Amino acid sequence: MSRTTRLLDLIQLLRTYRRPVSGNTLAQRLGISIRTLYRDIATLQAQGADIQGAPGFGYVLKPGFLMPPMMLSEEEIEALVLGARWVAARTDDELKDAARNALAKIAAVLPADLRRELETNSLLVSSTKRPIVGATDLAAIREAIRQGFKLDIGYADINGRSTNRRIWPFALGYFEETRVLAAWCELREDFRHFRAERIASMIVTDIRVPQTRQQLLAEWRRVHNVKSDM
Amino acid sequence: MSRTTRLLDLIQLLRTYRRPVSGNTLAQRLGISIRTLYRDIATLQAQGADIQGAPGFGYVLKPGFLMPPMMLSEEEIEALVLGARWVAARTDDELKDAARNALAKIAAVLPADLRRELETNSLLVSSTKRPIVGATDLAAIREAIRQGFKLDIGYADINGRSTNRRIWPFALGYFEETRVLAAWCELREDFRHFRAERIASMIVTDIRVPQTRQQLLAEWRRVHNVKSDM
DNA sequence: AGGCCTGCTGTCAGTTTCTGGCAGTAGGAT
DNA sequence: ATCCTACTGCCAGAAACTGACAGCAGGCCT
Repeated sequence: MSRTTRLLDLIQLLRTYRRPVSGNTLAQRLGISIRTLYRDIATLQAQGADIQGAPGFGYVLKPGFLMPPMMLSEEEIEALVLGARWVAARTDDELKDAARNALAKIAAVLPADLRRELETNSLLVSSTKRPIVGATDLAAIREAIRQGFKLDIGYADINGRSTNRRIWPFALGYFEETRVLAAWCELREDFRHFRAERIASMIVTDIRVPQTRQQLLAEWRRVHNVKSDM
Repeated sequence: MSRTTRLLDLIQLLRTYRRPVSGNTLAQRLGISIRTLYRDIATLQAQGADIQGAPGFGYVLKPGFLMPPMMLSEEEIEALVLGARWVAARTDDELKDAARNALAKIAAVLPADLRRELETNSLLVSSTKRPIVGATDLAAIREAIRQGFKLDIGYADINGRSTNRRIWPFALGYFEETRVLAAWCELREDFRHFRAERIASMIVTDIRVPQTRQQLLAEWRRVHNVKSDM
């Protein structure tokens, strides 16, 4: 096994631990000495991995992923950059920050001529008109989907009447003018789509959705016969 | 100098040559032996670099860039993926392919659990309603901008009258409903914005724009007092 | 304070990988 | 055929890596 492969394996292994893990455990899992493990940790940290460690405590990896060397064409970079610009211009603040950070990281490793191209890129995204989402906290929705928690929402239907719903959210649809939450609705006992601007109130419960997001998504797709891009 | 650094330097060096360059020249530029140069070429090819070489001919690198190891958070990956989905759903075919290829490359290096997350991502982009661009070839526009060639267009104004314009394109704006080309117009001797769906005809000339894209963009921004995201 | 559990760094002998030089093969263009 | 070039295997020497060891240090608990 090459060292490069082993570094990748170490970072993936670290990702599986939710609690601090000792260097000894990691070394045994990888079949290397503790001294080499210390060296590998130092190398990964030098490559930007946010790994915390303290005596008597163990190692914790801040969530992330190490992208190995990858060859991208200039158009692929352009597509990623344009897409990140769109995310930065037209989604919630959390995703906006993530997109900006990703762009900054990419820019930091580009050679000077490509970086200049990036900074003076000819593909611009309009941010003057924002989609209508009301007061809905989209980041909280994304987090609830990711964690698998039910939401309690007050929802105004097309006639303005408000109902309380307990829903199992599993996907967020990005349309030009709005954002649509796809969820299983306990009140209606069926899949429903909720426009963000009509969500009058929302509480993230600590009740777990009984199915995985993937199961809900697959069933919803089967029922709606929709393609993978919605 | 570590080997990793040298591989990066080699690929950047290759990018500066527009014609085939001999292995000997590359080796001398990098201060390594020809034998090591061959090994490095083989390693880069194994990493996905599209480097063509033939006896008596030299090396040519198909345009691209080698991203070095990079640590990305899960949200940064999510932002890039969502953005790439948007590009794939709502831009021209060429960018669409580029976005898809980039996604495929990212997916190929993700560990199984993250790849599954990517494939069942909860953030979906609608592609049911396309922006109105008429018959305009956006990829050709992007290429003309990149290469710095003037365009001859037939343009219908807001009253339906058509005029012929010779323009210096420098940016393409992505709005929800349309695409807007920002260019210097020789007829009006000023900056103008052209909506894609009103471009009745377009010919890419072989006449070079006398200013760089960056100069035009900077001046346009100064005149319009617009921010970097349009 | 001491003990336990842990992370960290330097050193050095042994191991592994890399490099350069050389020899030989091969291809494209003239 | 000649010239210019890419390619691969081999091998001695150089460079990098590994594991074992020693010593230092910190957090927590008794």
